[in-house]
Amino acid sequence: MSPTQTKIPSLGYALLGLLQKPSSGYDLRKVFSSTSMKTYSDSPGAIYPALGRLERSGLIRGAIEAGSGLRRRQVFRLTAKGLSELKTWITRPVTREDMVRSQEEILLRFAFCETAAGPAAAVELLKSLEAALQAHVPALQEELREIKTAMPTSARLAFECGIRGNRSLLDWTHYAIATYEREGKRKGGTS
Amino acid sequence: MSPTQTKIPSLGYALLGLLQKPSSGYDLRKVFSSTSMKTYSDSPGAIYPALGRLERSGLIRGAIEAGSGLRRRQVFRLTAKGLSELKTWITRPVTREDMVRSQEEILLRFAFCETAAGPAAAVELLKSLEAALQAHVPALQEELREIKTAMPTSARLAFECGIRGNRSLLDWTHYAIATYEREGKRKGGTS
DNA sequence: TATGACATGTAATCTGTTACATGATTAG
DNA sequence: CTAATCATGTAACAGATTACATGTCATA
Repeated sequence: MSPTQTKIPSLGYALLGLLQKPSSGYDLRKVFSSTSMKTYSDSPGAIYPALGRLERSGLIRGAIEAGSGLRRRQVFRLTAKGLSELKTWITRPVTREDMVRSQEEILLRFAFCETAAGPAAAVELLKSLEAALQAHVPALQEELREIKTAMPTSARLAFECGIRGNRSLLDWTHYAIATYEREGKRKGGTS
Repeated sequence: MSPTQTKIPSLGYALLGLLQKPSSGYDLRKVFSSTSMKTYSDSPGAIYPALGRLERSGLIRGAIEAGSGLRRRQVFRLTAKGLSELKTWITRPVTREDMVRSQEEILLRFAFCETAAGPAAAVELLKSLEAALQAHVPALQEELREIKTAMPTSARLAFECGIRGNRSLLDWTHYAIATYEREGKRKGGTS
């Protein structure tokens, strides 16, 4: 029924998020190659086809810039549909599946959240992540207790590293929520 | 010259590491689906072809088990070449590239390190990781200072989360190195 | 003997990687 | 004028995902 194509891969969402600020393919490549978002490939063979798919799905629209110079530079913008798709992706609750297989992606969703869905949604997302972690960390500790015997030291330490990472993430959610609360107070209290 | 095929993807190395203990494809799938190694797919369409490639490259060898039952269960084992390839992958120094695009993989290398290359190599790898982090963390902080203005709160917080994660990883390297030192003392001191 | 877990595989499709190709603009 | 950078793309290939297909073994 809805002509929305099957499924958007992680790179597609990363592009949608970045396209909240209109950009060319080349701009996006530079973001991936120069900033910390290096998990994504900056190769043209990945980005241009991905942009083409998003455009065919009606999530973005490209316009050739006929500005000062005559270069064929194409700037893409989110469509209403694209923004809606982005919001849906960002604001869906954090599952434990998400935790295990794509922590990166959760952070990306959060990074984009404020401009795409507002500060309230950002706090919402943080609380969802906090809840997922509060279930996940003890489960990991339990798993460690069960299998630690007959495991080489390095494997056990690697597992512990994962637990520490998740605990550190949990601490961060508290810090982040507190930051938003301070911000809200500053805005709400002094006006 | 050497008929070693082009390049082994991450899944291939994960399989090599697990095959330090001889296992069937089904066993390996269960590891991916039941334990914390869920980053890798447990689908047969990924694992069986990957095992086939490794076998064709001479890194593993499968033998159909003709044990008690008559089931066609094929158990794979590392060959000498496979073990050597695994060791090379594990013990190569940690670069900042590794840090940015595949922290997961570094931990996996470490987890396999002790059985594949011994405790000394494990400490070596930890120190290499420690050095990489000691360069990486300040660089991230610098990057944050440069771009924090004109960044929405959620994006800044997400970036800070990355920094915290790396700091937590650095703390862990110290803990892990200390653990090995204690272990070494216990072995070396009382005999 | 029928059900479910064990065990292995294949085919279609999609995505990403690598490498190449093209052309415009700017700096020396 | 030549090299480097900007900017966009394509083609060949490798790998993963999804869904399907097959057959064995144990047990209720």
